[in-house]
Amino acid sequence: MNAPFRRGDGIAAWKRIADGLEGEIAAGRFRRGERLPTEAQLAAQHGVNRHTVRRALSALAERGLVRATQGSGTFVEAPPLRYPIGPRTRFSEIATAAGREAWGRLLSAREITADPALAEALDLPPGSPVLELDTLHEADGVPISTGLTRLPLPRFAGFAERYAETGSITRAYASYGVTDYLRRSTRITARHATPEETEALDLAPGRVVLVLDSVNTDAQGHPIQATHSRFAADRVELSA
Amino acid sequence: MNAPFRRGDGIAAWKRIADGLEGEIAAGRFRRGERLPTEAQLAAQHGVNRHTVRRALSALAERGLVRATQGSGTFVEAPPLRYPIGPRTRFSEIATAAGREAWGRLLSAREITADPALAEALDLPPGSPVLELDTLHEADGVPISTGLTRLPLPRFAGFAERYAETGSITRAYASYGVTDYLRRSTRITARHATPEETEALDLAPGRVVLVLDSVNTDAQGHPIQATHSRFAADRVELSA
DNA sequence: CCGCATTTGTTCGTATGTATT
DNA sequence: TAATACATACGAACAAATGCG
Repeated sequence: MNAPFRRGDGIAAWKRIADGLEGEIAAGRFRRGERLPTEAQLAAQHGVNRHTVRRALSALAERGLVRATQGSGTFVEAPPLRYPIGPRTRFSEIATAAGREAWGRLLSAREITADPALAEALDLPPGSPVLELDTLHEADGVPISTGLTRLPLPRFAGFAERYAETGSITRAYASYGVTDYLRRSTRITARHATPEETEALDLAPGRVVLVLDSVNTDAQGHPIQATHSRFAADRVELSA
Repeated sequence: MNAPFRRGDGIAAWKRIADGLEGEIAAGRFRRGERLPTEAQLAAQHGVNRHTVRRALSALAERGLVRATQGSGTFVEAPPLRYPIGPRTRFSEIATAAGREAWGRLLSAREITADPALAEALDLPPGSPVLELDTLHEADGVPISTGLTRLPLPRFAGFAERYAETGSITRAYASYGVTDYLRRSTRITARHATPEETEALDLAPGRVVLVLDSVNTDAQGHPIQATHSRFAADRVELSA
């Protein structure tokens, strides 16, 4: 089928195989969720060793195009490009983006114990109980960001329920008497999306997320939340 | 030195080696730019095959912690450098505060005519002459960002020469009587590096850049520059 | 400038572990 | 339980880039 591999011809065999598979996926030859031929089959087809096929598949897996499942097979992950490139959603305030606005959907909530870094951020003793909320934020039906919001627990017990009721972090805080809050710090980084983030934000494979870590305090300067927000970088534009 | 590897003991050998190396890097056992032991040496140290070491190193390289160069070795990449941004921050001040040597290097300069977007940003009529500077910023010899700085031209004629002389945008502005400037706007996005940026910033292929577009004004509120900065995302951490 | 040793990159072959079907 | 399919690991060989004498 393919020209036999010859060693040292400029382009690595695994790279050619990876490019070929990517092209076939892009061309619709394999659809989302479909199982690729087994490593052994691909190796035979291309006349290479199974290791070479694995190198190619791992390159695709790294970018989120496929996912290998032990014992089962290697499956196409690439979702259709549901969200065409458009104007980016603009956030006028980083603090807004970091979680003090009234938008967002609560995915799950759990009680955890603060690791040293989180404890320091929230001015708590290490090991203190903390409420952790998973949230998803959308604009016009398009996922924009996922948030991990952590609140000191004795103080904000039941926050998840009030958030779910009011649908607003601001109103939920108000029910605890917190009517104003200040940003203590914001750190901004960027990196590739993890598989979980790719899933949650419905991203195309290999995309970039903007990461905001911020700590907000009440008017008295006591930390009331530490948030870890990840934005789909090609859908947003932060304004400082 | 290390406990001998035993197959099938729960955690893959390559993962343990990767975690160990990551810990050593984090602990400062290896410094930025330092060469790691060769693959053969690491294999011998851990009592594993060279492939197993390569698997570990590739996991670290994927995350930008190390970079392998054929024929040369595997080197530790720069740890994140905090880079605060705020209403009045300049590169040299920040880097000085961080205890790092800062300097911008002028790569090239040219005169262009402002497109509508740029003209609006600088409060100029479209088609106005604008001076465009390509700059590279480093800390401790490591490229941190590349900048595209555009200045309104009748006002700042000869800026490139003064910048080259002083090595500082701040001092160059001072020579035009601009001793203070304010940030009018900052937009933050992130994406994959272009080949040009990969080259300029000496990045490994496929890395991410943080993009800052900002407009600065003088004390009277007149725009004095519109900059388009691209930071190596895994070498910086912006603080707002 | 050449040649050589060093070091990483690619590929094959083989064996075995482990999860899924 | 057995067959299938991916995961991990070892060993060998050669290719390609770097750096030094």
